[in-house]
Amino acid sequence: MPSRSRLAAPLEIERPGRRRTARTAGAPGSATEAPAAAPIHDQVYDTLKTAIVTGQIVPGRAVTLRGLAATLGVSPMPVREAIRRISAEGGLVIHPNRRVSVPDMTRARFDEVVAARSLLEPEAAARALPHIDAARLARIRAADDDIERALETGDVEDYMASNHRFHFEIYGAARSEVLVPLIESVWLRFGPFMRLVYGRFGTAILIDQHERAIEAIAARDEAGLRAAIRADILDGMNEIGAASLVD
Amino acid sequence: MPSRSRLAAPLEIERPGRRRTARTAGAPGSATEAPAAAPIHDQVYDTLKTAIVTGQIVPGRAVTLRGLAATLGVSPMPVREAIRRISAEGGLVIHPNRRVSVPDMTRARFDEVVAARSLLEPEAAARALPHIDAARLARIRAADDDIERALETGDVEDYMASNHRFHFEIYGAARSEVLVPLIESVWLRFGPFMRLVYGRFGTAILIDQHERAIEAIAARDEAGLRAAIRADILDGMNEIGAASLVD
DNA sequence: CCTGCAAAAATGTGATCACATTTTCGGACG
DNA sequence: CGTCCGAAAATGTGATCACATTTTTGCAGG
Repeated sequence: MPSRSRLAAPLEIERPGRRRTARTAGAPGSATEAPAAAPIHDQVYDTLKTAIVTGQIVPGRAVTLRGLAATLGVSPMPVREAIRRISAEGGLVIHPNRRVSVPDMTRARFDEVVAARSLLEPEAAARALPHIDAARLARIRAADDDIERALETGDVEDYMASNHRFHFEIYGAARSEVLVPLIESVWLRFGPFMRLVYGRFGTAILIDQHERAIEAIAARDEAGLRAAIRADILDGMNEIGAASLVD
Repeated sequence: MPSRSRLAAPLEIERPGRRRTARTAGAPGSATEAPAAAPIHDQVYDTLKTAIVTGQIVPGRAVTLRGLAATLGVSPMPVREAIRRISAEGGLVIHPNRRVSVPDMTRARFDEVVAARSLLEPEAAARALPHIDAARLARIRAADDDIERALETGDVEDYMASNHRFHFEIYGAARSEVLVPLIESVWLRFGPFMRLVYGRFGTAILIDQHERAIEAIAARDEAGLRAAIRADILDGMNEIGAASLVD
């Protein structure tokens, strides 16, 4: 085990040509599809969130403003906003010392995560089902294939990314503005923990329950999809929780 | 000229003594019970969140950094952090113009809110039930009494505050770190809308379903509590939605 | 070898400034 | 009287500085 390693990955931020310059010409119609250069704090947010969800940041290890800013090559300001945002989503905790870190998992919190997932995700899947077209189903299958491959090779990081893609490719079929953000928030909370567990025990304990879900989607079987998602969550999570959480 | 950014309420921020001066003398003793002065951005967060949840800010009306800062008597900086935080929780939306406002309700979003509430809140109540002691039950009853009184007088603001207190006094019995924050996020999303509806139709359409919940708590009847909470949500929300949302 | 403890470094917070964009306003033109 | 357009005001974003507090370090004394 890598003893208390720092960031597992470089954690770099994409900063393509500043692009702040823009249109002065007042071309009226021309349907100005504003490229709307993403603010730096948004990019930091994305980078940091990905790092958390894929378990690149060790729970408990402090995340410092200036440290992150230096790593990403930006000023502390956008980092501050990104951290505040992710904290609100549950991906980081701010201790009474005002120190920031990825929260570590407890038995109680794990139970709540399982409960929230098994409540929200089948519902989101059921609501998304009518909006899953052929192209999306193909992407879902592709994600599942990636999962299978990652399970064979034992690539934890790849597995987690593909698993995330599989689930949210389903839930995102209907433009959800409430359920999916809530689910995203839950994933943000258990992502680091999953990574930790997989790193310790390997992905061998995982059973791929996704085939049932894919079949249910193809058959437009809402109840079947609900059951498949629920089974996937409960199987995976309970096995993980039992294997690693003592209380 | 405060004619423009006029908020329904003063929206003042509590700023007790906390002057920047403070301890220059190194006098270590004096038992400094670190009150851990709350950061300004936290106070702004509380103030703003309350304002949103009680419907003091009109959906669609832009919330500006400098405007809020001036109203609260602070610099734009802590306001920025508070806004970022509340946006992450769904209480504000940041438009592509980067303008910030309270999101207005749509039929689709309302359906999702109802779904999320009826999934999460009965579960949170059931989990909290074993931890509800006599003192808390008394507070719950008191909140219900306040609701009754508010319904009689037609005081919308009081009703909303008491209703919020009633629900979260229940859910908060067990220190929940996942479900309750999620529920809070959902309330943040429909609070302004409720206020709007009540303001238009009055609180007459409300039926108090809380008596069932209180009885179930007293009887330690988990299934009964789940059903009561669910009925409360569905009755109230569906009536409101039917009365005001056309699509 | 450990324990205090003061100095030094680091951290979060808040304010202010600069700047590009967006919005608003006022007047000229059709 | 309505429509456009340019100037002026306002807004969000990012950087930098100041400061109180926390954490770490270094070194003395037991």
